[in-house]
Order: sequence, then structure tokens, then C-alpha cells
Amino acid sequence: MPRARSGAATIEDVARLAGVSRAAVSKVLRNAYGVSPAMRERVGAAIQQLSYRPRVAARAMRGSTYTIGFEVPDLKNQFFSRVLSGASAALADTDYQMILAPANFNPFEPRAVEALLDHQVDGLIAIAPLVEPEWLDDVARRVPVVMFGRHDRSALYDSVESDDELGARRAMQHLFELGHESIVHLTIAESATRPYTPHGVRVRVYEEAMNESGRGALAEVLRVDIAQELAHETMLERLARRPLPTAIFAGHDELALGAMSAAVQSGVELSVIGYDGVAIAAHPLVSLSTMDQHGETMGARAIELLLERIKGRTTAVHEVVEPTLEHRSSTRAR
Amino acid sequence: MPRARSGAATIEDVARLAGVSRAAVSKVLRNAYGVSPAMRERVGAAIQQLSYRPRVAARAMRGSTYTIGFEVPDLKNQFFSRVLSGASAALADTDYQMILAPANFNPFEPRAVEALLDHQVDGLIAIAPLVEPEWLDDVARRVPVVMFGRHDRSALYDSVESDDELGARRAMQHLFELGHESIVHLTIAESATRPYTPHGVRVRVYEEAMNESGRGALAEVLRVDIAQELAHETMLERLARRPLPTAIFAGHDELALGAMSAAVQSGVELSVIGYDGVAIAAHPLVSLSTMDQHGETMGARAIELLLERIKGRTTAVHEVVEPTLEHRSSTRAR
DNA sequence: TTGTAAGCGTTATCAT
DNA sequence: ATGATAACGCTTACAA
Repeated sequence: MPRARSGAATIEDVARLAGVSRAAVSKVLRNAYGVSPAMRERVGAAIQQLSYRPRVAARAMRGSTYTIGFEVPDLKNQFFSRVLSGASAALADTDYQMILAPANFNPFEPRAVEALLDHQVDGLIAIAPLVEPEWLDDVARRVPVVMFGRHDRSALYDSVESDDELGARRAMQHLFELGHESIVHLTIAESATRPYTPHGVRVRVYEEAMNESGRGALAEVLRVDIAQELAHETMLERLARRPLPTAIFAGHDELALGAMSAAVQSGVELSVIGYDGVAIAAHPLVSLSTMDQHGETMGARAIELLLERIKGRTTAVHEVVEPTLEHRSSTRAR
Repeated sequence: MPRARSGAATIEDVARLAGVSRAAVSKVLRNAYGVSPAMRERVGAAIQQLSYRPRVAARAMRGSTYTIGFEVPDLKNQFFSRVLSGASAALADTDYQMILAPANFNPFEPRAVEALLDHQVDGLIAIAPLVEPEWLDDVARRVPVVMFGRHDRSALYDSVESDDELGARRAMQHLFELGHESIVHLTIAESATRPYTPHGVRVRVYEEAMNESGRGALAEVLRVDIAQELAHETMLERLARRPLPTAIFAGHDELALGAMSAAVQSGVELSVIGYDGVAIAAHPLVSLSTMDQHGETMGARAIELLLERIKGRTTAVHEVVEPTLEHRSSTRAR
């Protein structure tokens, strides 16, 4: 079994070539206090010449890894791609590198987060709506944490969330203004919509909006286990029953796409509004109305907060980003 | 700056609790030879009790990290999501964990690959069509490598590639059979289509097919710097000029989607075939004909090859996966 | 079958 | 301003 990076230069080699101590090289590497310009110069040259790169593992043994971890539920969901893109861009000018751990729904998020902790990341961002708050607090006591999209708050970690209350209200308001009465909410499994999750909030606001506007009797929540194919199936089945809804408020864009495809296949005229703002929604063939969560912005903001925390901030910051309605042709007046 | 994982159990703690040596614990962890069932039992219990997890960094100092690295050009491209999904699934039952390094087109792929090497991954998979073969060989001498989608081969690393020659021929054949004469090829920047890259092959086959079929005079290659918006712009501009093509062969699905949206906007009747087989292509509102590369299969296969190499195989394996034509309504007889 | 001990490459403390 | 040195947690010869 070949040893990785065997033969590559170490800090020792650099020190020898520059004629200084290892400690000096280490200081130069970290821009630490107390290095003369001359020293910096010579060491820099040696580093260049040997194309030396510090081993993350050796660093981890003593201090930081300059690595931040990002846990995502799923790589296929376009919204998470947007978030990661924003995060990645925000990290570009820093010394930090991002490693990703996809949870793949599997035995849920903790396994992925633990994998990141095993790598001794200097901080971590997680999109983990379902892990227990106590467990999160434990993690946050060990390492700086920014939670993404959770509405419960802790003094121990920061959070970046979308204003789902506002977003869901606006989405419903939009459908009301178009004259829709019979609106079905398409969302994910019940077990995944606890009150403090984004989808939990959207479900609650949907129900409130229906009740408050006197449409309570027409309220209907349709659940789908995961992903798009199933949304398609579920909607197909629903569209075979009567009375038909005139509009769908989908908990996320993948669900909305599934609903649209079912509507096409059933030949039912249906207004559909999604949630997230994935790129394909703007395509003229799709033209899906959606609440744009500004994923890139949220991802970038999460990185900024995390870097602040790594630098030493200990008071919690909870950031709320406002979603924006994108009105396209999938929602029409009835 | 809080120390990560400070206070967490070490192998020492486990050894003490189980009343054995650190070496013994290490052997149990790695299922190494020479441990009695009794020992295994006691150590296992201690591990459980302390919820001990080995530090990747400490392991890296001596042996392996049980971590494999995956470099991808871009997380927003749905095809790469499919590949990563397949890879991730193939890794699920193993002791290995995957870390991802997105290159974001930025100073190109080497930076991302180096970041993975800094983490001393036990092996790496890279989608890096543009890095120099010599550089790749250097990397492959240090660590097991599987290259994804490159058609040049090396004795030093494995590769998983799609049969782009076949795929592009079939795509062109498909358009020919539908009666198209004036077919434009929409592809990425010239600098990114060297002969051994997937896109380079597709361009060449396109030109060959046009020439061989007597359509040489109609051949036209349209280049786009990156991604979908620009494909849209480029096609819009092209569709304003005469004579119009009747069909587009797009180098990948994002380009195809851009072409379709330009066609809609210009009101031009245009057949479009893409390449990759992203999920949205199957949506009835999009219904994009495409060459399905079976990304998940390719990703999973890359993992299998890499694990074999990590286990000790040193002869190179080059695997070719056959793409499949998905005929949908975006390509019609003219 | 089990234990002892050396060493991996870095950073931080403490002298100089 | 610079350098010597002691960790950090694990694996692996080698010894018992």
C-alpha cells in the first residue's frame, strides 16, 4: 500500500535549505508575530524551491487544520448546490479549505457530521434539520458551528435561516391574489417537518393562511417521502381524485417540478408555486414561480459567520435572509 | 480559538479502560492479525463506552486516513451531482469516507487536487480534463488515482470514461435519421476541448460526421465560455442570423437547455440534443433528448477501481461505459 | 497473543 | 528576532 505524499518536502527540509529553525518556518507559514523581512524572504524562497506544502494532518496534531466542514443532506438537490457555490466562493480568498460530507439521507445527518469531526475541522456548517438540539449543543461545545436553515436557536452556535414564515405567507398571498381557493400543500414526510424546520414552518403557515382566509375546509396537506419521482406519483394519484385543487404550494422546487409534470400528464390545469429558486425554475419551458431563498447569499453568509467564530467570537449570531417571490407563468389567475 | 475535539477520548483512554495496550486497541480497530476474541470483545466494549473515534490526523501521521478525495469542476452541474451520488453510494458500506474538492473553474483543477493531497487522502478521483498528463503522472506516483472522463491513458492510474466517440456518433446519427442537414454543434471554449477530453472528442466526431455525410459545408461549431446563461446568449445571437440551422448538437445538457430557451425566446423551431442525461431532461416540460452517460454507474465504478488500487493493484484498468440515447420530444423530424 | 517504544510533521512554550 | 524542545494520537516493528 503506497504511502501518500511519501518523499514530499517537510518543514524540516525547508528549514535546512533556508538555514533556519523549523520554528521559524512555522512562523512564516502562519504570518506569526516576530519574523524579520529577511527571514521571511529566505524561507519563502525555500518553500517555493521545494514546492513545500504543510500537511494538514500534522497541523491537526497541534492546532488548526484550516479546514472547514460542510454537511449537506443531498448533493442532487439544486438548492444545496447553490448554497455550496456561495460558500465555496466566500472561501476563495481565505486560507481555509472546505470539505463536504453528504449525508445521503442515510442513517441521517449525525454520521456525516461525525465524519467531519473525525477530520478535526476548525469549524462546521450543517444543514441538518432533524438532529436533536442537545446533540448539536454537544458538537458546538467542541467546535465552532453554524447551522443552516434551522429556526430553533442556541447560544452555542450561529445560524443562517431564511424567513420561512414570511416566504410561505407571501407564497400563499400570491395564490390568493390570483383567485385560488382550493390550494393543496405538497411537502415532505411528516417525520421531517418538526416545528423548527423550514418545512415545518411552511406547513404551519400554509394551514394558518388557509384558516385565516376562510379556506380552512379546503386545506389539504399531501406528503411525499423524498424527491421528485415520488412527488410526481403522489400528485398523479391526487389528480385522479375529485374535487381537484386549482393550485399547489410546494415545499420545495423539486416537489413543484414533480407536481408540474403530473399536471401535464393528467392534462389538469394547475397553478404551482415552488420554494427555493433553483436555476431551472427560470427556464422558459419550466417557468416555475418560486420563493427564491438566495442560496448563494446564504451560503456565503454562513461562511463569514463561521470564520468570525473561528477567529474568536463567542456570542451567537442568528441571521435571517428574506426570500423573494419570483412570479413566473406556472401561477396564473383562475 | 477553541481546540477541536479537545477532551474527546483517545486510544490511550480506551486501552486503559480495557486494561490492554494501545497497540492492541489499534489492532482491533483495523481488524489486524493476531487478536483473540476475548480481547476484541473487551476493547469493543471500551470503545462503545467512551464513544471513541480515531482521529484521522493521527492516523495520517503513520498510516492511512481511510479518506478518499474527489475533485469536481463544479457543483452546480447536475451531471457531476449524479456522478457524486453514485460514488457516495458505492462508498457507503466501506470504512472509507469521501471528501470533495470543488475546483470552481478557478485557477483550475490542480489547486483543488493539491488540497486533497494536503489531506493525505488514501486515493483520489478527479474530473480534470485540462491538467497536464505529466503532472497527473506525478500525482499518481504518490497516491492511487482514478481519472474520470479523460481519454488519454497512463500506466500509472486507472480511468473511467464514457465512450464519447460512440455517443457523439449516435447523437449525430439520430439527427441525420430525423432528416436534419444543417446541424450546429454548441460546445465549450476552444481551450477546454483538447483532443483527449470528452468535449474534444465530441467536437471531432461532429466534424467527421458532418464531413462524411456530405454536410461538411454546413458544419458550424459555436463556442461558449461556460454554463447555461452564456449558451442562451450565444444561441440567441446565432438565431438572429441567417441561414438558420434546423438542429443543435450540444456538448452537454446545460448547453442544450440554454439552446432550448433561446429557441423558445426567438420563436425558432429547432431540434436540440444534449449530452449527459441530467434528471431535468426527462421532465415533460423540458423533454430534452440526450445521450445518457449513466453518471451514477460511472461514479460507482470509479470508487470500485480506486478501492482496488488502494488494496494494492498496480496494473492500470481503463473502463469504458457506453452511453445510451434517450429520445424525447426536443428532437423531431424536420 | 500481547506489550514496548520509536517516530510521523507540525506548533507552542520557553530560552536565548 | 530566533531556536531548541516537548507534546499531539496513532501505527508498526520488534521484543517478550
